[in-house]
Amino acid sequence: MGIRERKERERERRRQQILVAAKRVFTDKGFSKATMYDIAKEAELSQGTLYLYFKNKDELYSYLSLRILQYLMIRLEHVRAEPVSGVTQRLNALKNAMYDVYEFDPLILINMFHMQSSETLKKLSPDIVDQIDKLSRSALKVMADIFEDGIKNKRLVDYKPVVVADIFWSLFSGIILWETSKKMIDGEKDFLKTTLDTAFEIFFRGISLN
Amino acid sequence: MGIRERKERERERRRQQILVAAKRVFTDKGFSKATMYDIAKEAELSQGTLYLYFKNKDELYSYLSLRILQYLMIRLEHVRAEPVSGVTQRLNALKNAMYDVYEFDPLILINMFHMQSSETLKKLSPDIVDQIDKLSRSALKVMADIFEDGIKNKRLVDYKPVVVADIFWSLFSGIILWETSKKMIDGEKDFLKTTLDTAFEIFFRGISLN
Amino acid sequence: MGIRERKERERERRRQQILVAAKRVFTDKGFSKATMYDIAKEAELSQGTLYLYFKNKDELYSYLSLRILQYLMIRLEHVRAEPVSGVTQRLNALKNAMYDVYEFDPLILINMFHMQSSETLKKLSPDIVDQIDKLSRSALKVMADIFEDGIKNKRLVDYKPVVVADIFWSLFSGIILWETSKKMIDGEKDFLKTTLDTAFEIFFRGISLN
Amino acid sequence: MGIRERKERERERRRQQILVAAKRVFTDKGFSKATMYDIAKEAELSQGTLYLYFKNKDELYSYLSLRILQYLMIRLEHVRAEPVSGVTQRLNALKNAMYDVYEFDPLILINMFHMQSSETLKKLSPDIVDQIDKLSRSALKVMADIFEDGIKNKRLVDYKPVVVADIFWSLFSGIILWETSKKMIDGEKDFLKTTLDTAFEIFFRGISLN
DNA sequence: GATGAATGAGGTTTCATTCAT
DNA sequence: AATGAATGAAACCTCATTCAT
Repeated sequence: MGIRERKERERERRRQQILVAAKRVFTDKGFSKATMYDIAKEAELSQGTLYLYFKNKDELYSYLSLRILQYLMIRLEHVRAEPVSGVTQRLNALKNAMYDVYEFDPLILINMFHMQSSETLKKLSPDIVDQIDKLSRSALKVMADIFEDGIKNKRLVDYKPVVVADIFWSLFSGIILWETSKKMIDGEKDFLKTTLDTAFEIFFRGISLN
Repeated sequence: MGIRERKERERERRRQQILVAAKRVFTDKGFSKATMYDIAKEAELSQGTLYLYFKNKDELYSYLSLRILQYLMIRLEHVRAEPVSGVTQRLNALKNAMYDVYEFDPLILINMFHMQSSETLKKLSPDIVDQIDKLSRSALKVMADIFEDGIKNKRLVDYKPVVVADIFWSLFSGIILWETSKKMIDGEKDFLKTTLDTAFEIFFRGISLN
Repeated sequence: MGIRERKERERERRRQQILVAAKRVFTDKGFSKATMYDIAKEAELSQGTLYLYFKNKDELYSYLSLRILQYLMIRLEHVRAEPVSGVTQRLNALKNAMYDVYEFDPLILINMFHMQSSETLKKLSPDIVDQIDKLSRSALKVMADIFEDGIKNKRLVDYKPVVVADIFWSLFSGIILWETSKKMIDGEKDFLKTTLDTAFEIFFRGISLN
Repeated sequence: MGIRERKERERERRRQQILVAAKRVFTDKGFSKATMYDIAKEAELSQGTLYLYFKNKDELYSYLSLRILQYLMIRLEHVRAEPVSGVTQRLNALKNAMYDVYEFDPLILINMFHMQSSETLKKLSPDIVDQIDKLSRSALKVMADIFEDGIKNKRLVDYKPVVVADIFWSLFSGIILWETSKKMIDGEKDFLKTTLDTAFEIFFRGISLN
C-alpha cells in the first residue's frame, strides 16, 4: 500500500469519526441546536479540524443523509442480487432490508428533511447535491425493479412500479418519523417495530393480486 | 358583546395574522433560517409585537403545528358526524378530508417535525405541549373509530384500530414529505396528488377483507 | 420637523458616532488588527449595533474614505467659489485647502489604500463604490478646473489639466504617507508641514510659466 | 566552496523562492486577505516550511519591502557611480532608475505602507526594522547627494537636499499608489507611465534654476 | 530539512429577546 | 398596545502557528 493510499485511508477514517460524532449530536439536539463545538467535542477534535473535512455545517449535515442513502443502497443491491425466488420472498427480503436501515440509524431520518429548504441547498457544493440526487434515484430504481418483477409475473397489481416504490419508501419513513415523534412527545413505549410490521403487511396485501 | 370580549377577539385576530405570516416564512426558509425579523416584516408588524402574542420563537412555531392539527380535527369530526353509511363511503370521506388538510397547508408538515427534538420541547410552555398532545390523540382516536367500525362489521381486517390509524397518518405525512423533498431537489413536476391517490387505494385494498 | 425626519437625523448622528470611533481605532491599529469589538467599545455601543448601521467591516471602513473625500470636496468647492482672483491666489487657496484636509484626518490616508484590493471591492455594496468613484472624480475635476484656468490665461504650462490635478493629489498623499511612515519607523520629529510647504512650492514653480 | 557555504546559498535560494511567491499573493489579495496557505501553495511548499525561513507573516511581509529597497539601492548606486556628467543627465538617470524600480515591482508599494502600523512594527525582529531603516536612509542619502551636487553647482534651487529627496520619493510612490488605485476602481486604461513622465518633468522644472 | 494535519484563540456576524419610548 | 433600536451571547468560521512524523 503506497503512502498516498494510506493517507487517503487515514483521511477517510477521520471523516467517518466526525460523521459518527455528528450523527449523535444532531440526533440528540436537532440541526439548529447542535453546534460545531458540540460535534468537535464529541469527536474529540478541535472545531477547526471539522472544517478540514467538511466545508461547513450544512455540508457536514448532508453527508449524514448521504450516508444513510449509501447504506440503503447496499442493502437493496443485496436484495436484488439474491438468487431469483418468488415475489413473496423478495418482498420479505425488502422488508428486512428496511429494518436494517432503521437499525443503522434510527433517528437521522427525522432531521434528514432539514435539507429541503432551498436556502440550504444553495450553500451545498453541487457535488453533494448531485450525489444525494443520484443515490436516491438509484435506490428508488432498485425498489421499482423489484415491484416491476412482481407486476410482470402477474403477482402484483398493475400500478406504475416507480409510484409503488415511492409509496413504499414514504410509508417507511413516515412511520419512523411519526412513531419517533410520538415517543418524544409522550414517552410512550416503543411500538415502532410492531407498527412497521403491520404497515408492511397492509402494504403487501394492498399491492398483491388475489 | 362586552368590551373584554371584543378585546379578546381582536387579540385572536392578531395572533392569526402572525401565524399566517410565520407559516409563509417557515415554509420558505425552514425553521432555523427563518428569523423573527422576517416574520415580523411579513406580518407587517414589529419584532417586539410578536413577543406580545407568543412567548418565543419555538412557541410561535409550535402553534403552527397546533393549527394544522385543529384543522385536521375539524375535518375528521365532520367525517364522523356524517349520517352513517358503508365503510367504503367513510373511507372515501376520510380520503377527502386528508386532501383538504393538504390543501390547507401543503408544506407545513415538512417543518412540523422540527418540534420533536426534546431540546425544543423543553422550551415550550407545558400548556401547548399538552394541547398538541391532546389534539393529536383525538385526531388519531377519530380515525381509529372509523376503522374500528369497519372491523366490527367484518369489512376490514382485524388489526388494532389504533395501529391502523397510525399507519394511515404516517403514510399520508410520509408521502407529503417525500414528494415535496423530491420536488425541491430536482424540480420534478408535481405528482403528489396522483401518488396520494394510489397510496390510499393500496392502503384501502390492504385493510379490506375480500 | 416631522417625526420621521427626527428619526433620520438621529440615525445619521449614530452613524457619525460610529465613524468617529472607527477612525480612531483604524488609525491606531490599522485595518486588519482593528476589531469590531474595539470599535464598538470605542463608540460605547455593542458589536451588534454596528451592524445596524454598516453592512460589514469592509463597508464601515470605506465610509471613512468617503468621509475624507466629502471633506475634500467641500473645501475645494470653497476654493472654486471664491471671487475670481489671480492664479497665484488660487493656488494658494488650494494649498490651504489641502492643509485643512490633512488636519481633518492626518492618518486615515495611510489606510485609505487598503480598499484597492479587488477582493475587498467585491464585498462592498455597489452604492458605496459608486459614491467613492463619483466623489473622487468630482474632486479631481475641481482641481483640474483651477489648473485649466491658469493654463488658459497663459500663466501655467500647457499640460493636460487632468494630469496636473492627478499629480498634485499624488504628491500630497505621497508626502503624507511617506512622512508618516518615517515618523513611525524612527520617531523623527514632525517635519511634515515644512516638507509639504516645500513640495507645493516646487510643484507650483514647476507648472508656472516664467 | 565549503559545505557550510553551499548550505547557506541553498537557504538563500529558498528564501527568494518564498519571497517571489509572497509578492504575487500579497499583490493580488492585500496583506490581510492573503493567507500563509496561499503563499505556501504559490511557492509549492508547505506552510510549515515558510516558518523555517521567516519568523512569522509580518516578517515575511516586511522582507518584501526590504527587497524593493535593496533593488532601489542598487539602481541608485549605479546612478551615483556613473562618470560625472551634467545635472540634466543625472536627473535623467535618476528618472530611469525609478522606472526600473517600478518595473521591478509595480504593485508592492501599495502594500508597503501596511508596515507602518506601530502594532505591526512591534512584532518584527529588531534586526529587520534596523535594516529597513538603514536602507531607506541610504537610498534617500544617495538621492540627496545627487540633488546636493546640482545645488552646489548653482543649477538647482537651494532647498535642503534631504527634503528634496523626500519629496521626489513621495511624488514617485504617491503616483504609483494613486494611479493603481484609480485603475482598480474604474478599470481605466493605464496612464501611469505618462503621468509619471509629466510628474518628473514638473518636478525637475520646479527645482531647476532658470 | 520538510511536511501538513491539527490546533484553538479570536475574529466577524447573526439574531432572539428586551425595554424605553 | 406597539415599536424598533439596542443588546450581547453565542454561533460559525478562519488562519497563523505548532509539532509529531
